[in-house]
Amino acid sequence: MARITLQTIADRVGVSRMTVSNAFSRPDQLSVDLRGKILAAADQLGYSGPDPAARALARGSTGAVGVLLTDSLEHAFTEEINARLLASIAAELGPTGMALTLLGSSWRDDLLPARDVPMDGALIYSCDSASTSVGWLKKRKMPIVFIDQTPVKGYSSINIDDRGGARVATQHLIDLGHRRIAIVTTSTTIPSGVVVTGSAFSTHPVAKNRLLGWLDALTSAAITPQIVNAASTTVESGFAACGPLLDTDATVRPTAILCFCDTIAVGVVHYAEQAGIRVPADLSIIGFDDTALAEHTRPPLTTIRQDVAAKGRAGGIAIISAITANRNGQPSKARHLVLPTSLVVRGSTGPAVTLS
Amino acid sequence: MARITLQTIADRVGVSRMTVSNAFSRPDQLSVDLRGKILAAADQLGYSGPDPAARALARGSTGAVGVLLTDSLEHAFTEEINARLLASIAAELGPTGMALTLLGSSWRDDLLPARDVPMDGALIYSCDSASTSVGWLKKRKMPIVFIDQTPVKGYSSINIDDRGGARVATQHLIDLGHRRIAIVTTSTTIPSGVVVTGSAFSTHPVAKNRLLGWLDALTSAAITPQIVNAASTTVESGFAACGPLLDTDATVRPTAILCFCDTIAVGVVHYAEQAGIRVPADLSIIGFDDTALAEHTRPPLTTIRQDVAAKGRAGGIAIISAITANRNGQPSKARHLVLPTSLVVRGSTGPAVTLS
DNA sequence: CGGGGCTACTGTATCGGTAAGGAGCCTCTC
DNA sequence: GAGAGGCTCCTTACCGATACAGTAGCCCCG
Repeated sequence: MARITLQTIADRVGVSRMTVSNAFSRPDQLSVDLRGKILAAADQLGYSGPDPAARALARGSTGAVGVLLTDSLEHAFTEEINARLLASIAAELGPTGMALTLLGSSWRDDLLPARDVPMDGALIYSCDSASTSVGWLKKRKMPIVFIDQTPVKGYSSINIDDRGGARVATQHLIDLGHRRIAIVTTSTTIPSGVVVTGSAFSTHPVAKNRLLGWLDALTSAAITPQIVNAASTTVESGFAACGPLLDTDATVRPTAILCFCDTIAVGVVHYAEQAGIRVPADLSIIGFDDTALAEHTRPPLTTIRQDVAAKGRAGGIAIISAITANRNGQPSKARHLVLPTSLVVRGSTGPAVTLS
Repeated sequence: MARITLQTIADRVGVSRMTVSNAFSRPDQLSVDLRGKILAAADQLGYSGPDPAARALARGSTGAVGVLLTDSLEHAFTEEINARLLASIAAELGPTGMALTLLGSSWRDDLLPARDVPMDGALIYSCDSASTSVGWLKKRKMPIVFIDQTPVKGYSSINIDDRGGARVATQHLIDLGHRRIAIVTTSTTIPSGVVVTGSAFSTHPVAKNRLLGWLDALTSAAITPQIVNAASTTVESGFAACGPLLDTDATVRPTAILCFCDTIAVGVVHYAEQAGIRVPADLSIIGFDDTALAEHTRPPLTTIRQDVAAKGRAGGIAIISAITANRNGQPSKARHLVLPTSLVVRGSTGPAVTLS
């Protein structure tokens, strides 16, 4: 049985194919009677509705919005921050009836989602701006919104005030009297676990800006931090990374540690715990992001809050408006949004008690 | 500036359009030299690669797999069970380079994802089988795999042994000496909060099978349960729903409660706590699913474990093989998989102590 | 009775590619 | 030196729809 197309139905009813198309897509273009007859015939023939691929080609829109993610797709669901972001993007997209397509960066059988999957626009979230996928997406000249990435001219972007937040976190520690302050961050430029005194910049804007923020406040206070690199943003790598910092004499050991994110901070808390270092009496620890974890850790984590939901919402709104504008011919103007961050003081930070 | 297509490049280089197409899609079909020239010209003209929509139409495949979800997309991320399932589906899809498209059921501006978004196949997860979206998906004659749904002839399906698990949970309580056993489930057929003595079937297979399983064991033991309905599967609705059961005299009150899922169970635990009912001394509570929550609740929840990751993996494998088969012409044979469940005894259940 | 303005439908030209088979030419083999 | 066979590249024929610009018939009006 050959495939059923508009033409099949047109022949059956004895009208032109265009009229059948209109019956489905623009009901106001034909009489109710005829439309009824056409729909009935279609139904009877088992027609599955206008073919989405063909329609996408002819109309130039597919009804799907892509989200490009760093690495493997599963992290979209397993990491709280990502999940929360995507949830609020999804919530924003919901009412428009658009689907959300998760784009990985895998590459197999010459199938690269960012290049090969049809979509109307894309959000690029926390990706390497120099990656192949980002390159293709830009080449495709589709509406794009960057989230947590260095803003690119001509495209809207949503960021949070990472630098300011990091500054405030650091100032909090300084105000508590801390002078020996260390940093556990994550980056690609220095090997995991190495203690560096001085700065080490990551290519990733979030890591870079947080580091800049920490250093802003530290250098103002004439403090030179020790910096170690965690292999990833997991509790385990936080645990593993801070060893070199904490396995030292109490007279030298940092009295406070700034962490790239809450998960790493929790790892540091665990490490301190098993090393017999009391938090916050002996060691203050401060996280970043304010995930659910922060609140439930013992002691609850002092951290920098970012409004992930707002970020997602803003991203959703931005991409929708960009797509709409694009559809109507005119280029939407790029807007660069930076959302505020704020200090949340809980139980993991306290006054510095320096042994003399 | 007009859009750049294969033809633009073909004219520029002085070859046929087909040759340009081959340069991109089938490199073995032309000489290396010519291919180099074509690619260079394409690059110079700013060609963005073969248009995905056009390619999808011509080739009949898009590189995206859809997942149809019950209600709003955001629950895909916010509910742990869903997130875990999708994560493992995503992990399975990752290596194939296919994108994962989340399909909502929203309907706006005549845009219905299940009908209008191009994709190569779809997973249908925990949806109402009678819904419009499921209908369209089936009509489209694409490969489909059902997860947590009543198996449909001709399509592969993945389920867990809900009924068996529920039976085991119930037997556990009976073995502990409980006789006054109640159920907090969720369903669409009875109003929220009403206590029913007898059975009330939901249309949703999961809810239906769990209920059947509970009743299997209860009726064998000649126990008639009280059943209440929670409005949704949240802690709050679990809390709200069990009131009518627990605000009764200790001589009549159930000594054990079977819950539809862990979140509801946690709500019941909370309610008991604030009502001064000790768990498990006065009341045994048993959940379902074994989410992270179960382990961290105080007391930790006895529950029925299901292997969500395995479910996702199986779903991923099934849809990939169905798509591959479909692409190669032959219909894949439908397989129906039922994954086992198992009892995890923790601290929320204990021996029945009936006041006499 | 001629023409403006509707409504209802049709014809033609794309949309941007891919598949499959064919033709020209060069090399190899006996 | 002629046929076989392999490279390359081209021709033809879709894939399944939509956009836009008609055209025909009808009603209404002066």
